Amino acid sequence: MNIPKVYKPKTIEGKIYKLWEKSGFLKANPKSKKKPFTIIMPPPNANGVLHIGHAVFVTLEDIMIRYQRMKGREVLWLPGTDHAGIMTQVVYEKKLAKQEKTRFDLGREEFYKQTYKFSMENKKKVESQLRKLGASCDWSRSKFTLNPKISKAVFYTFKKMYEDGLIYRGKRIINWCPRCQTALSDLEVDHQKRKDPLFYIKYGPLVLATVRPETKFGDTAIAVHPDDKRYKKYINKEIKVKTVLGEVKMKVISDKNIDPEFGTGVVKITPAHDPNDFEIGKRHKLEIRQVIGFDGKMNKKAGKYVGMKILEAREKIVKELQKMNLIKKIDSNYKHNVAVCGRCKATIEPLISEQWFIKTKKLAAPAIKAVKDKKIEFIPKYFKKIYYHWMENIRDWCISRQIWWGHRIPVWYCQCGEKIIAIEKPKSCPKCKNSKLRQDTDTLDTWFSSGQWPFTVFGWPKKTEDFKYFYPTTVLETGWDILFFWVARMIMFGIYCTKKIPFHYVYLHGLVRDKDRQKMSKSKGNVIDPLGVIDLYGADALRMALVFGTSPGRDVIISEDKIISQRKFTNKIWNATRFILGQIENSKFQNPKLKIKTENLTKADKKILKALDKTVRLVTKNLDDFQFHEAAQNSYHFFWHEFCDYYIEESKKQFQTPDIKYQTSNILLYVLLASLKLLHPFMPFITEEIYQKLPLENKKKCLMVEQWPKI
RNA sequence: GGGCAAUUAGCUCAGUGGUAGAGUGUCCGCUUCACAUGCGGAAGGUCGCAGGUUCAAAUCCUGCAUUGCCCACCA
Repeated sequence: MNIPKVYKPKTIEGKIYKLWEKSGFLKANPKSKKKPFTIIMPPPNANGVLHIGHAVFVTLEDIMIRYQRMKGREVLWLPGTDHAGIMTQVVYEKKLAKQEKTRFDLGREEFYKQTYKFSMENKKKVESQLRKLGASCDWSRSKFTLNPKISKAVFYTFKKMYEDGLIYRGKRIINWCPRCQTALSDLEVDHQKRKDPLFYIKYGPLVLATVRPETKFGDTAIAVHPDDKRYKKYINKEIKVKTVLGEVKMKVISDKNIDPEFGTGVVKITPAHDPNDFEIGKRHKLEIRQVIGFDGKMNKKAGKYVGMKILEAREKIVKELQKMNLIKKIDSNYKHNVAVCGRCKATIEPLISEQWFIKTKKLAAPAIKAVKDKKIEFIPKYFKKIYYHWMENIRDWCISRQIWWGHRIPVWYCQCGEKIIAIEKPKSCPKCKNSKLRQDTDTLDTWFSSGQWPFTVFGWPKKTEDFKYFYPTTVLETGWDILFFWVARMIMFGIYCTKKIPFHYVYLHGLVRDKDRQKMSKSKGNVIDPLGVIDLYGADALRMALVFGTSPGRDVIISEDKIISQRKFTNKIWNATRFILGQIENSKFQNPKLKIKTENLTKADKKILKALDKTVRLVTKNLDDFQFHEAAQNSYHFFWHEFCDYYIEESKKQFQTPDIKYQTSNILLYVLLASLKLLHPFMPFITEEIYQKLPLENKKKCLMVEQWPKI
């Protein structure tokens, strides 16, 4: 047999993947009598290429899937892609911008059509890349979050929640991104530490501190703490305030939310432009006066400052106030947190707007209970505490977005004032029979549909065969950074929609970082491209490097060196095989296990068989406990140091004695086969390729469906 | 302000009650017929600090220090 000296993954990986795909073993069978093991893949965004973070989840999930398949479970790993609302819209708009077009040139329908086509093309690309990583998922069930069937299920939920009083429409202060031109949920907002000047401005007889003098035209009261002795005499009185637009009268109110220690203990209340002030305004029934528009510019109410951008207006107003001697002092070292758009980092403008919201408290209660009752387990456990902390303080969720790409809100309005919530467009208004209905222009937050992914993929609300057999799913594996965005929402939706938890285990992995613990980013130039790495060193080396020395929940440290060291391991496996096959070339073996006798074993024979037993136990236990890094190291150590360094070397001596030649070959092959099985979940390509070469009788079509070694 | 976690070999990290581990790096020696993407050997840690529980603590408890992250409406 002529096997090359160096393992070349490139020549075999594509071929092996085709073998798996053609074998039909990737396809799950809901009629199976076996116990199901289901993972729904976190759908990658259908707007770009896979990055190293995707390689992490593919590796971890594929390890579980391949292990359970070999253990005899009916496995389903269901792939899909996400339409990724705002993100994809931004990506496609950038594409249009290159042709000097905007989405408005195309119109809503055409824009949607083109973005859909774009997403479908990307879906294909993403899926071919997942294959390169070795993902043994069921392509026949692949889904897309914006598929019309999925949409119907999403609308069904919307309607049900509306009818149950869990969804409402209201005018609230929301996070507005002036650049993305949409409302955002609280989760989509980041906070940046920033240094801004704090202006001490004279308001009649009082002085107050603010970083946003430009919102002063929206002030509808001045507030102090009720017990603040300095200002007691002003409470509930009106004071005259000189401003850049003339003199106004303003009421001084008291509210216990005012911190007397901050600034002068006096605050201007601008209910239209500050969430805190909005709440105070509600309590005191203050007028809401909006002075900044959705374009992030001053509006008519700002008088001569109309049309100016916020910072420009601020500068001009400050100058004018200084001229009028209304600024007492400026603290230029003031540090505070500023809300920015999680995606584009533009400063968030809190604005009053009519949006759709979900009442979350009622959904959160059973979701908390499910975890407390251990129906859902987190790996690692400490994420439970983080989950509780967030869930117990959950606030209402703004689900409407002012974008075109996504599930359009299934609500129609009639001139008569009737609001119709329906899964499909109604023919006419049930009240006045008017057929001219106008659909809500907003779309749903992408997480509203992702949150229902574990069951919408099975055709829910229909109780399909797949739904009945595969749901609830077994493990949900994803990065901890989307614990609130996604995992928490899936648990809430799952219980609400299906009355069942969506999964039993939540395994969370960390962020991928480089050798110096730096985040990977294009600007830092430290990005590791998984496809480039596969091209150079093979998918097995990449996968092994990603699990080696990485425990659950912790960041994944990866470097080219680490991948190279695992490529060396693939070569080691390859050459050990080369040696073994050379020794047994002329013999035909039965399933080797049957041939191993317990008598007449040499010391080395006994030692390696014992070590193998121990390794099988360890690897199995660690895989059962989600300790993939441990399992990987157990197999690695056994194969390299116990099998290669020790037993293969001993076997060379044993081959000098004719009596034990046959037995020695047999043990070599037996241990090799067992090792391939143990390593297969981690390094599927090379192990499968070697399996295909082994001279075994009763060989299965693929190592992928071989039986896991028995303890 | 509240919370979560980390601190172990030069570096990156495992280990979580019973004589300190891996990968990588360093040093020395090997063109030994599977593999130089290799083989053999060596050096290197009072497991952040201080208490406590225990026959026994890197491991459990308490406090402290340092670092990282998350949540939160301080103008």
